[in-house]
Amino acid sequence: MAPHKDVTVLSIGGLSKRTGVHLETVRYYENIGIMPKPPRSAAGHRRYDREHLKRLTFVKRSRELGFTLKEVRALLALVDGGDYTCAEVHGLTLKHLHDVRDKIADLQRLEATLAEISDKCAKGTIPECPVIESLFR
Amino acid sequence: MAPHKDVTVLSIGGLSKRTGVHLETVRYYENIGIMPKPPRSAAGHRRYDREHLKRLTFVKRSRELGFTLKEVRALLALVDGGDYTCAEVHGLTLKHLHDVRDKIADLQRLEATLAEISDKCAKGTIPECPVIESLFR
DNA sequence: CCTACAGCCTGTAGTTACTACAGGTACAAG
DNA sequence: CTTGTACCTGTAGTAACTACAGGCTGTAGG
Repeated sequence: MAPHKDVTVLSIGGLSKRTGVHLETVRYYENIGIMPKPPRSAAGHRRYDREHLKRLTFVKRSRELGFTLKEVRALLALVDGGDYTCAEVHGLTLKHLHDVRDKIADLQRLEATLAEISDKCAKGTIPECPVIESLFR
Repeated sequence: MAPHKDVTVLSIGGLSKRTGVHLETVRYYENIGIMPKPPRSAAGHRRYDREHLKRLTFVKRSRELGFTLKEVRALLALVDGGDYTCAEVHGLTLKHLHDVRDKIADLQRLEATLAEISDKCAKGTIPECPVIESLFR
């Protein structure tokens, strides 16, 4: 049989496509130490394997869930150490959940205020605008 | 009667205290053209008046309501022009309200996912953590 | 009048999490 | 062999500030 392309080896473009992470971002993650420096081809091109794919997927999913890179680092440290306890991970998640809930509450207060201000508006053409008035107070 | 301190003239520190805006931020707003360059004392210190106070209050309130500086600029342009219509202001407010509602919806989806993931956790000490598992997918 | 010390000045760098070049090399297909 | 795409490094830009560094000023106490 003829040798065929090794699907376990990915270029940065391939990795980017599979994870949906911009390739500039992949390099960025490497620079700041979130992704490891991968081996290079003779020409200096980055060569990724399944472990990289797994790790980047993890990072992406965490970011989508709103974890900051600092928090992602903490999660990765636990994973990398291999000695994490479920309780530790659960703690980080709960803290984050709490932050998200706080932010939602903030935004809902904002929403109420904006809706209220906006409702006062007669939608007319007079320059005496209740919205502007509210902003000056 | 003896002359007394003119309360309508404020130092940058006074303006900062009255508005609750950091004085570095006041200077920043001046640099980027959101606040005008105020007159200076003989020694080169900034001298603010009631108009400045009013404007900075407007900016602060707008920022608190989550308007971006770009949006604040647009609002200020309308105010400065003096020829704004209530409809224009109303439009900007509604657009912003819409953005806020979108963000709330996003965060609520996030909240649900995080709560779900977090609930799966047995809070034990086993390394096989359902949270981590979820993040790898 | 002198000395602290708070307050002000400018200008630059750091923060977060990327994104977007500029300027150049490498590789694969037609 | 040429053309086009993918890759390389390194730097600058984005939002909205915040935090210095290094130096002058204004004022209140002694």
